[in-house]
Amino acid sequence: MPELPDVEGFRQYLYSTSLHQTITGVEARDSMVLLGGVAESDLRDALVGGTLRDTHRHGKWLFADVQPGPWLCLHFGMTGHLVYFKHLAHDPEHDRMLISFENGFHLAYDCQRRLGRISLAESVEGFVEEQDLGPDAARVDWEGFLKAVNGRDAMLKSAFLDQSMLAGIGNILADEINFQVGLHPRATLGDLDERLLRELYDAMRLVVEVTTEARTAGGEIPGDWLMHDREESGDCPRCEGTIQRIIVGSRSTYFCPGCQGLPG
DNA sequence: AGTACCACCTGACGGC
DNA sequence: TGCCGTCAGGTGGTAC
Repeated sequence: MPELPDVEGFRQYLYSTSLHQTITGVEARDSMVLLGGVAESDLRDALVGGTLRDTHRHGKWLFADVQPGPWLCLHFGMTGHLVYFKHLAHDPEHDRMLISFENGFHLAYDCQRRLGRISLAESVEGFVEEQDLGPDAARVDWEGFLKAVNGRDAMLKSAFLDQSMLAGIGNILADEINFQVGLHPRATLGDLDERLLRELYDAMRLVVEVTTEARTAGGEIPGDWLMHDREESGDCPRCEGTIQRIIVGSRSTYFCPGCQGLPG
């Protein structure tokens, strides 16, 4: 599930539930989700006795500042999420890591498909660099965007999914951005002049902003956005056309042939 | 550099 | 009912 807006939702959730409480226990129930040689004992050493002081998000990674200690780094794969609860009877089914607090509550990292990852880092900046993440899609400015796409010539769909170019965009948002800007998902960055790049940037910022608002603040997704009709043979919300499903960069891609053309 | 393909996982769904 | 292929908003490695 999680793209940038979902992870931002998890960040706010963690922020509002789990800060400033002494951690009394950590259990990693599944070593598969641990990244980069981190062991359960490392997590325990890093967290137990400390508190979570602050949160940060970069792309699809969520960070919690352990005081004293390193940053806890969480990636949610396709099915991860957080659950804060009191009674163990509410422990979610695919709990891969459980943090327990002095107040008797617990924070579970639940991840059905085990595609998420948990790690530790001395600094967010260092971790972002180590993971080769591009600038965060919700914060990057126009200059930063130009720099990120500079020298690249991938198909738009592939480019947006490349976290080393820009961090946070996933499959659904990539399709939505291309729909909003009216460009075919197989158009390449090299096809675009600066005017179209600017339109692409504006569409990207709009899509990230609106979907994040919808996810975290009860905002609404406009009715004429693709994500409502993102299915094969669906009706295009903006023209009389039919939504098509194709494979681009090995990923399912939905678009409207009527609204989205190749430039030039 | 970019792309295709495979792999890592679990579970839901449709067809036979 | 069971089996099988396909699909799902994640990423990483490898070969061309």
